[in-house]
Amino acid sequence: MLTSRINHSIFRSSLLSWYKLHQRCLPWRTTKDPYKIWLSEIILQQTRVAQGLPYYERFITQYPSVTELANATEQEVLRLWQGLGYYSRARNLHHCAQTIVEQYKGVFPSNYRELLMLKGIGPYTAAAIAAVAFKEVVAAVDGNVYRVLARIFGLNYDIGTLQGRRKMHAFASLLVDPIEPDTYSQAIMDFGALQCTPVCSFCATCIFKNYCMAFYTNRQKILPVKTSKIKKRARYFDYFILQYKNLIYMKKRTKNDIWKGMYDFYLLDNTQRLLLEKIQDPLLVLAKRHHLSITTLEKEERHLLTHQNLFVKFHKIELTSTCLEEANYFFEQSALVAFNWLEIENLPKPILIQKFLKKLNSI
DNA sequence: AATACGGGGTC
DNA sequence: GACCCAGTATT
Repeated sequence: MLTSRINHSIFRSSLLSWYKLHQRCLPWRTTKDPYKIWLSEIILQQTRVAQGLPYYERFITQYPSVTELANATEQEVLRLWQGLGYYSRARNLHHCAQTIVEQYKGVFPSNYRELLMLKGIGPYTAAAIAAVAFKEVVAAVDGNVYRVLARIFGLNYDIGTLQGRRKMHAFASLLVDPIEPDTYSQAIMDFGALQCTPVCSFCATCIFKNYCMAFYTNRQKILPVKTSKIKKRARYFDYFILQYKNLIYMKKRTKNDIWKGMYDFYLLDNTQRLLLEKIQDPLLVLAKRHHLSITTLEKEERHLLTHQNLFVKFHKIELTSTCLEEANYFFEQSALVAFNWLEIENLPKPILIQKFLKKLNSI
């Protein structure tokens, strides 16, 4: 591997100088409160700053300290997280807050090793909190860092593999500034976010232009190396909006599937698009017996996730009072619960459902 | 060692 | 359409 000969201390000092001029002003940067730093790190996992920022503000307003967060219900936390995705982060955030309050008397552990043991805190986040809040000399290695190091130092380790990430991490650890690990970790991430961006457009103005191996060999586009292919599966959803007067039946998703902990409607989930007439289902039997009409709303809609393409149809069924008397067993079996509009607004819902309800309400 | 987990932005 | 984003937990 052809690697850069820029030495470590020059890299550090150049990076820190760059940071002093170009750093982003972010609300979790003006504090050493581990709660705020932790919250920001969880929110920003696989999430852009621009998307996470308003959520951070809302969380800090709603839950100024870990105590308030721990005292909230999981449902409230999920509702505030709604729209941000990867909802296990919110569930783990809440769980972790309760651990901090119950087992650590509300005081965050102050080192990498202990932070790593907490729910939702992995190697990156533990290092980030330890470095930023407690000045521990550890490398917080995220997607930005992989990219910056791979390019400047010409590292072609495959970050799609565990081995490659390990090599990268070992390299990153050697670079951490022993005096200012806090500033350093933020500097290298800002550098990745602002200067050494995925689609590298700013090489012309880069302070490392004369040292960067990727620039020297014109490999900005292929570094970092990442050989991972995600498999996508298709799912065909038929959602049924069961309505009785001003009530709508919804259910909490409890399985280890997408949107765990969030609410949606009665769902038929198939691997291909089936006609409703061909589907055997208790709800459809019930509807037929009571001559309830099923109104299919609009066209099939697609909702794209990282590992799944969802093809979704919404159907509406207006329930009658006679039907309702017979349907109790069905509702129980399906864990369906009736909510009014105000209650629904306060339920955590996948963005697909939230958008649909907004349309339904405006009709 | 792979795979699943969201939603939005960008080219 | 493909890739990426201050990754982690699970299998």
